[in-house]
Amino acid sequence: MREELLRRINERVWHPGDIIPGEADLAEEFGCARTTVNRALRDLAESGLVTRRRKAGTRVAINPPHKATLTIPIIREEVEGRGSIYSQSLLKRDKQTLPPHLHAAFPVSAADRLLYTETVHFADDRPFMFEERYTNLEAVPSFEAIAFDLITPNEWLVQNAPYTAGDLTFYSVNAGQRLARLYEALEETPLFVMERTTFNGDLPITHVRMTYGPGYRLRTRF
Amino acid sequence: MREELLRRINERVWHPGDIIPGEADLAEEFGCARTTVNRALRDLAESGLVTRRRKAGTRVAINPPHKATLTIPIIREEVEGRGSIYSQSLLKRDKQTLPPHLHAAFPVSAADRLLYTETVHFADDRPFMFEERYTNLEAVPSFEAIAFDLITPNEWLVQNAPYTAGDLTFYSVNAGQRLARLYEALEETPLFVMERTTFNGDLPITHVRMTYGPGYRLRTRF
DNA sequence: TAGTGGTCTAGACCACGCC
DNA sequence: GCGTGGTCTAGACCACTAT
Repeated sequence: MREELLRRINERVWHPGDIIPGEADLAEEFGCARTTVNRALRDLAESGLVTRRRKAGTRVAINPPHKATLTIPIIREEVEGRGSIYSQSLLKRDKQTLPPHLHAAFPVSAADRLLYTETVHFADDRPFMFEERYTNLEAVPSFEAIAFDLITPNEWLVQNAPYTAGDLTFYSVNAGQRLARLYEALEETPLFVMERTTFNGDLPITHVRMTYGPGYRLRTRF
Repeated sequence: MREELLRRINERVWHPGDIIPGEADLAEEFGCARTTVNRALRDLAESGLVTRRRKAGTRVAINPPHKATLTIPIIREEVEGRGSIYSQSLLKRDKQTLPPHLHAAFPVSAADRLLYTETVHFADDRPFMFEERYTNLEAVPSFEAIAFDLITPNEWLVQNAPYTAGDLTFYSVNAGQRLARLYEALEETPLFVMERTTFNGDLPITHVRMTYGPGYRLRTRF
């Protein structure tokens, strides 16, 4: 059913931009229940191949957007998934105010108490990723009392601080003095950065910048 | 219904790792049909909050993976979405064999004919992205006859070469001599790279490396 | 083998939004 | 207004897999 619909789209039986028959018609044609057609079309809409509007009907997408689902792994699992031994080291931990350049990305009020943590993550004792994190203690009070020798800030938060929304940004930086030393690389080495901010409703939970070691690639299939 | 299930997960009525009641039980408790429960739980599973296995039941995910849906825009739309004027320039177009370093990423047989295209994409006449593309003419014969003055290789392919699967990679590079000149930046400038390979079944369609200008950030919400 | 989720049917009511 | 998709019900059979 869903496969036949897919075939008609891919083999251009229905062209991009075309309106396709309504659910009731398709159900009759395929000799199945409308619920089944609805499910199939809803799935196709979710993957972006068709767009649906009440009363206007279902259309084959003109530019099927390249949608890809990124699964951001827990660092430990990412490292262990490569067959390496994971370890981590907490470099710094103190209360700080939010640096001005993060005001837009992490909208905590000035009065909020923030815990800043700096962690290096290792794969087989070689630095793999450098993490700088601001966590909103107003949102997660018990975070302050956690010792991060057994569990990482990331894992603790994932398991204890539910979020409802978030924001991901990827970009590129030079290593700079400090990270060059950490990764034993040149200061000009290009590094891959992922920034994540999570919210519970409107409440900012945590903002983290993860700067990966030289040569890191983020991959996904679609 | 789905919201109540979400609440129980977020507010730790059900803890991570817990097994939650079966669909039949929940349907009875909520006084609704099992289909409805199934739909809600299926959605939660898709977003990664619960994991489901036949006979084993449904469990609250221990480490709810950060899943994010990346929508890779058409370049023209990305540029115009920023309020800039889009233009492009085809720098190069010839038949080439696949460079060795791409053999793994783009598995065409040596005999296959490839068209190589090099395009610069501009926003308000300033270089925005540099695109290097290998396209498998065995898979898309008519690609060879297209003039890319009105439509970009990317847009033509999206509209005319259906794909069923693909592969996305993100990483970071230094500009190097050539791109430094293009972007009027230093050679050490870190640039953001996105590589995409698409397939129709097992048939490789196209491989493209997109190197964005300095300061580019890829963003998504979840 | 038995219990669980996966999927289907046939029918219904409703909300949205073109016309 | 009315046609469309969105969602629900009550019931059924099936596929997988833990035990």
